[in-house]
Amino acid sequence: MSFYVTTPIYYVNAAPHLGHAYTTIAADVMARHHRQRGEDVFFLTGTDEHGEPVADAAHALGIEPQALADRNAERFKALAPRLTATNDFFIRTTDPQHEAVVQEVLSRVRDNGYVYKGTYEGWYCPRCADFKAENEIDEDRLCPIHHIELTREQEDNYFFKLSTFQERLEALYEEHEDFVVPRTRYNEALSFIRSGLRDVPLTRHKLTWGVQVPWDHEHVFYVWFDALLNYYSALSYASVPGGGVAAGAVRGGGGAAAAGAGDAAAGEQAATLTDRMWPATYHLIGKDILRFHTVYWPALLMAAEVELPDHVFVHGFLLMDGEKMSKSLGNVLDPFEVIDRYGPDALRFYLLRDVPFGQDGSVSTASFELRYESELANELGNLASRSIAMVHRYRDGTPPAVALDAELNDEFTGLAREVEGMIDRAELTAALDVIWQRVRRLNRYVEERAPWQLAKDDARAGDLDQVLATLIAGLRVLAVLLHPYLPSSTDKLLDAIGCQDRSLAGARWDAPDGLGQPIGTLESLFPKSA
RNA sequence: CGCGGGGUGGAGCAGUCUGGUAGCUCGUCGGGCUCAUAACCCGAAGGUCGCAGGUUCGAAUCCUGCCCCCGCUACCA
Repeated sequence: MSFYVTTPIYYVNAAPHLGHAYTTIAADVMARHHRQRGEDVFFLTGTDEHGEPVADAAHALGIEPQALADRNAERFKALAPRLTATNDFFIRTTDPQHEAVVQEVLSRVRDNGYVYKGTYEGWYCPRCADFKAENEIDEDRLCPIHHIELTREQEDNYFFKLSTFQERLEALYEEHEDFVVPRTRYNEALSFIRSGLRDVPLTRHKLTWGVQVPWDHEHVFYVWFDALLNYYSALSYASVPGGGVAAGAVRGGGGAAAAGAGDAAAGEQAATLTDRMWPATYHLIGKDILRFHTVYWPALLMAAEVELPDHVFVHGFLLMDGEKMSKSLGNVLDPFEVIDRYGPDALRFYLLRDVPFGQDGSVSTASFELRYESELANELGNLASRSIAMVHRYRDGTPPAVALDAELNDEFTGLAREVEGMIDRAELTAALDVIWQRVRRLNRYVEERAPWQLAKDDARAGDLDQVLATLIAGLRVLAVLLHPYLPSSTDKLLDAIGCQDRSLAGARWDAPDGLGQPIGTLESLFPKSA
């Protein structure tokens, strides 16, 4: 069983911001969860470095585009570790190996008869030396950047026969109703397809900052075709941590030995990453790049005779007080500041908890602080703190190895399974919510049983044993399930209660881990003095 | 008639497909507890479910019309 998740490749024209962090965090949660299941996981992110805006920005700075790309790519590369994201590779579209794959695949598209030479006509800005998209021009036909008049110009370039794929795309959508998720995005994409597809330019003539077209060196590929192919090209040359591409390297223990082929591949370094991972399981994208991923991308793969990805998941925008975040408005929640002050877990939690994954949502420092205090510190942090303290206080640091309170069976036994199903559907907020209901349940359980009362009565020692064991077991289940969301703090918590197993097996309600052995102490997981 | 979403107590949302006492979190007010990061738990107040019609014993939920908000409408990524 393999699981391959991607973020978009981030455009190096601007600096990393909260939106980039959001997608990377979401992809990381999915990747970590699937690793907990013992699956063969690959998590890709990277940078998109070609195209006019980068060239422009570089020239404005008086440097070469590659120099600017090098500089900014480093900043994006540094983002993932700050978020404790565990990407397996970082692709750059200026990697020569990527460029070679782009040339190879798009040549095949041409050989298959889906490329022709045509003329593009549009509004052109002489200062930008490029055409402008219709939706970036207002009525007065001025360049949005230079505010000078645009002229009507033509350019000879190569076109991709997108229109040819109209019916095949409609069939794809009909047969795979979860190709695009959530449903509303599926509807949007399908309705765009049904409205009639036109052929689109595949190359640019007047630009030079891009991947050269192998059959006509005066052209470069239009950035999107170059960019989209990263998901496929990366697998052909990614270096996997631990060296080589040994198929068994990433496999967790306890594999159910389901796939005989997988086992065979593990023996020799037979299977390539592409064999193992393609097609991608999930492409995570923002809604702004919907069309490219839900229409162009599958059509391109069809044209190249490459298998299609399973799902494109479209998340929403993070809004600041209902407005789109923008630097010019100065309403940006800076991910780096949040991490410096509260740590990566707090940011990861907040974004996936407060904004329903798949919808637009507002973020603010006020709501961040509220979530941090009331949920991370008061509910989870304090639950861990009070539970562990009682074990020390009443049982000398060793949670009794006794049967758990049946009262909580229903709410904890099937929880892991429920979470798995939700994460399979990329319902990251919903999964977090069902877990959090159990965090609250445990706090209520403490009140119901009032261990401090039981402790006063020797005759009820057995009841107290059970309550303490139940609390530790509950914490273990929750910590394992929360591990993808809160990797650092759940590590601390699981270490404190003596649980080594981070796999989903550790989320079994009746697992014996953590009981009957001395536990450690735990500093505040989410200190409020921050 | 371009397409796709949305309008539910002060705020943010679920419920609408498969009509049947309007639910959750935050906030407000009151109470309880003392294991704990002054944390936790319980209770209460608060809603013409955008508007107007219709179907039905019964509509947030189905039908019709209207109003308002957001995104998309093809080469910035």
